[in-house]
Amino acid sequence: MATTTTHAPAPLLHTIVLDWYREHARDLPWRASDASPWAVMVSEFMLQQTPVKRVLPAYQAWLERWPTPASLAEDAPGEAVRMWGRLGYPRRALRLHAAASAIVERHGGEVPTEHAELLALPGVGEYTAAAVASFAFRQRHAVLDTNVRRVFARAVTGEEYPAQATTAAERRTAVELLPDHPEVAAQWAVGVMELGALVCTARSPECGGCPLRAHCAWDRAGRPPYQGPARRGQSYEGTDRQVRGKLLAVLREAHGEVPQHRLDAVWPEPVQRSRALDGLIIDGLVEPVAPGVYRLPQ
DNA sequence: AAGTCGTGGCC
DNA sequence: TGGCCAAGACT
Repeated sequence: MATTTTHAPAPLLHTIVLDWYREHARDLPWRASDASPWAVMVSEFMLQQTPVKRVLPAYQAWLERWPTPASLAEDAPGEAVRMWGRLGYPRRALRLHAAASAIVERHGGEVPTEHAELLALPGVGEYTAAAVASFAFRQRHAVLDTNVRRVFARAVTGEEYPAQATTAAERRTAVELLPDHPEVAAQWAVGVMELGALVCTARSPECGGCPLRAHCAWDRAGRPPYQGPARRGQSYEGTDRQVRGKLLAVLREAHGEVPQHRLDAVWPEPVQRSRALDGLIIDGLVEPVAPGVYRLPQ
C-alpha cells in the first residue's frame, strides 16, 4: 500500500522544528548534557501525568538522595513512596523502585540501552522506553506522548485533538516523519514534544508563534473545533482515589507505624475507607504490621 | 479496551 | 465554580 503524504516534505519539517527548538527549548535539568540515563529515567517516571513545574523540585531531591539505581534499590520501597511526596499516582514511586531493583539484578546497575529491555522494566511502557532510549541514548525511536500526538493531530491530520487511544495511523505518521539519522531523530522527538508543550497546547494554542503554521492542516482548515466523542473527564471528589490520597498522606508523614484511628479520621464513610485501604495494601503501597496497625512498605 | 490510579493549577 | 488538563502504565 502506497503511503499518501499530505504534509510538507519531512526534511523541511525537521529543519523547522530543530531550529525552533534550538531557540526556544526550556533549560530543564534532565536535558543537561551531564544528566545520566538514570536521571532521565527518573524524570520520565515523574513526568508521567505530572506537570514539569511540580516535578522539578522532586527530581532534584530524588537524585540527591538516590543518584544511582543501586542506591535506590538498597533503600526500602516505602522510602520511595515517602520521597514521592505529592506528585500523585504514588504507584509510580513503587514501580521506579522496582525498576531500580530490576536494573541492578538484570543489568549490573546500569540503565539498559535497548528499547525492549527498557520496556520490560516495571512502570516503563511504550512511551517511556522510547523516551529514555531517545533522550538518554540518542537512538532513533518514535516518541509518542500526549504533546506529540496533539501536534500530529493538528498539523498532519487537521483535527484539534487526537483520539483517546493511540491508533495505528498515528504510529505510522510518527515513524514516517522520523528523521533517518539517530541524533537528528532524538532532537526531532524532543523538539516536537516541546512544541506541543509550549505552543501547540491543548486549550489555547499560540498559532501565531508556531513555526509549523504554514504547514499545519488544522490551521489551513480554519481550526475547526473537536468533533469526536466526548473525552472522558477525571472526576475526583468523593472517589476512592481521593480517599487513597488522604490515607497515604497520613502514612507518608508518620515516619513509622500508624494506628487505625488515625486513618479513620481522614474519611467518615467506613465502607469506602476500608475499600481504599485494602486497595493500597493490594497495590503494595501500604503494609499491615498487626491488626489495626499500618506503615509504608519496608 | 475502557477504567483506574493523585494532585494541583488554570480559566 | 468546576471541568479540563498534565512527558502514561496497567489490567
